[in-house]
Amino acid sequence: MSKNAELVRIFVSIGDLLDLIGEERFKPEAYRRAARSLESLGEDIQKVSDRGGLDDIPGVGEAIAEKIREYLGTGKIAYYDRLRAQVPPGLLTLMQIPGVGPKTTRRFWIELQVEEPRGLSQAIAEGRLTGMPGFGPRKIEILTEGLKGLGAAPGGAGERHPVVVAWELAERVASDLRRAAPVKELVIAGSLRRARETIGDIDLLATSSEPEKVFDAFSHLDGIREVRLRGETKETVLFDPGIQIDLRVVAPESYGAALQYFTGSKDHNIRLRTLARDRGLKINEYGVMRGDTRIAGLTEEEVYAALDLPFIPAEIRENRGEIEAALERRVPPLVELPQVTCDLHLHWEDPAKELPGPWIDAAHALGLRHLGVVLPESDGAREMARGLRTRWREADPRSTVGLLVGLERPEGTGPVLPEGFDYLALAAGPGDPPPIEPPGPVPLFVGHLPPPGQEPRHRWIAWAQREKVGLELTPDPTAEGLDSGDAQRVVAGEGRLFVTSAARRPAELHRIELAVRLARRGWVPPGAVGNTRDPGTPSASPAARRRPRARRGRAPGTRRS
DNA sequence: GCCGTTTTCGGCCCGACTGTTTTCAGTCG
Repeated sequence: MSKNAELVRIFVSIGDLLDLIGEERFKPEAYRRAARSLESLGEDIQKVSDRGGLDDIPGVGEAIAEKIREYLGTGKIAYYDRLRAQVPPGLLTLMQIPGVGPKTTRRFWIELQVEEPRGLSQAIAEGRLTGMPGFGPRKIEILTEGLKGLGAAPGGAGERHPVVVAWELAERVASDLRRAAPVKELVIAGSLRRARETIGDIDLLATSSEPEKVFDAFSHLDGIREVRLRGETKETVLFDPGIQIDLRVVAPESYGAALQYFTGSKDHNIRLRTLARDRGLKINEYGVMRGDTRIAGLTEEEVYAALDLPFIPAEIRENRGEIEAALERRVPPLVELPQVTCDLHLHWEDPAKELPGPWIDAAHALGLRHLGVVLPESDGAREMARGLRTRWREADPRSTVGLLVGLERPEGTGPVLPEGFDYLALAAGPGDPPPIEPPGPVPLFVGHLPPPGQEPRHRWIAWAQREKVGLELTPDPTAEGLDSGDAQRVVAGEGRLFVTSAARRPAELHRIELAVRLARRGWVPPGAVGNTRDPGTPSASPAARRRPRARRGRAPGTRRS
């Protein structure tokens, strides 16, 4: 586990422990807020500490910064150890039961001397909960069920899913529900709209004048495993394969306020509501209120405008400086899908059999003018590239979508482009980057980066930045490209990146939209994205493409100082 | 414990849902 993740775990634990010993509620919340901040930090906490940046992290003040430094220096936090010594560890497990929070757990501990799950089971069996104020038959039933589910619960709370999995499920469910229910708007909200790299649960927002009918339809969609909760404005269900979806339905006039609220993040909203209150306003999911008068709520733009703020793109709403930037009118323009002209990372599983037609159609639908198929280096790769071009011309005689063929070379072979290919796709690896010069204007990107938090990853990213080699940003987790935090640093260092779908089938080409959202999450402007320009422009002349200059005076494999 | 476009002290977002209650506490997001 990375140091960031370990600190998140510790601060969440400290929050729980403080709740259990009965500390006033704002202190535990402060530790949780700090944990949330670290979770979305996107940079190695050691690096932040080394450059003296801990104080800049929202929710980290003097005391918590000192505890972070203590952890980085010694691997321990004495305060945390002292708290743990005061509280039986089994109580933290009890608090994981759905519907059981700190207050309830504390009552088990103080009133029943129960310190762990087995003790609670026993207390229930002996009837010791019966007659306790607040514990009716239904509550005891829920506790019994919750105790059973305490072990490894697949699909349970806390499990996170890769954003691409959640996004494709959400799109499918949304499209099913649009057909099945009387909804006016139906959109994805929550952390999925913010394009977090991993998703806990999916939030959908609908507007309708007949919420009952919407919930009825939602309850009967394909793929539903269980309806967990249903009220007048929201319903929570568990979908296959174990992803929870929350659907909220509001009246059309509240669409903007509700979308703003349900998109989050929590800390962004708290900042916004605090700002509102300072100005004599109140924000909730139904609108912006001045006294009893609703002054905004139809659109998100209206909500921000009511606070004298420009619109803040969903992907950067993390309370990581976006509100300050908005107050000072310096939120940069972020890259948008229509600006992207090509996708340079397609896998064509079986070029001998598969037809180009569906790829061309998918490219049209997304407004892409070029598609780049990446072939792994092999003896037959050049022949395969030639065959691809011929069949592409036959399928698209008017050349509405251009075909580019890239060659993927394994780590360490260096960016020398053989005849018959348009660009190189260089795979990174556990070792060091190649000590050679990239071939001029030829697009080139690096996938398969070493895992986050490991030093070789930083070396590859630094190398690419220095050499102006484009780095790949894709939602496909198997491609091991940049994440949005990397992207933000790459752009800050004036590096360049490429958004790609890494699609294996035409139906996956739309993942480039998700790649764009991830880039936006990293505050990436259009100018920093290599494939917002057309690669077929004369700047990449055939000569430049075929004859990269090799760097002299250094043998392959030599390290750069 | 954090934080400041009234503040270095005195506040700390806001509402839905549930179970157990005759008006609310706890939990959750």
